[in-house]
Amino acid sequence: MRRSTRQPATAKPTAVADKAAASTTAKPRENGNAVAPDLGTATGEDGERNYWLLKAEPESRFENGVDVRFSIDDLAAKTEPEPWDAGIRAYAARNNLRAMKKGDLAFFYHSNCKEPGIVGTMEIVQEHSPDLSAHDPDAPYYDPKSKPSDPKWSVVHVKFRSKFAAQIGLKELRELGGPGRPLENMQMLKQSRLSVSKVNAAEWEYLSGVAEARASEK
DNA sequence: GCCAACGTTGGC
DNA sequence: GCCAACGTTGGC
Repeated sequence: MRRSTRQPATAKPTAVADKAAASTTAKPRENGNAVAPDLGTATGEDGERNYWLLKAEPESRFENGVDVRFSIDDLAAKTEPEPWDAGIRAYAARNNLRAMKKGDLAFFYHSNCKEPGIVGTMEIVQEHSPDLSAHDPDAPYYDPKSKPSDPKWSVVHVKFRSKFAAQIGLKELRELGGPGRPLENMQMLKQSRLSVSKVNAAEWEYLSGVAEARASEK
């Protein structure tokens, strides 16, 4: 996935709002997500919380003349809710974005880099709104097919929550994803090209435990 | 920089 | 609406 910091943090949902939003958000929440562990702050009105995994590239790469590099440290330095993501241009990823609720938590994954892996966590602080950067010819992920009257793409706003003492690398994730293992059904391992994927509550808790254990080893 | 996997597009 | 061709992702 790609992201850009170019979209102003002040971007707001407009009255136009995503037309498909109603249908995507109307779908039932994941049944697999039982009671959320007490790991965050606000939860949605229904008391449930969903979990996600979002990819960004921590190393420089130019898209339409713009460096799309964005790491967990870049997010940690932000003082305002950060729009994520000006670069999601695949429907499966977008639909996951649109299903996110305020208070949901997400892993931050470093992709397309020397040491890919999960490096920390963030919280969804504002639900989806149209990705207006898609209409900007100078934006890294300009999409001439998206019309301002009917925006195709979406962003959510996130805030930094934590950076792991040591990342959980892709190699380890794959080992944990073997038959009968804790991450056997993890979406990011099954659909490795998806830049926004679902994480179920058991996977979230398991990986949070791995991250904690890693911190105490240090 | 190679290329496998897989999502998207467009001809029919 | 099938599916071959094409484009992109992202690990290596």
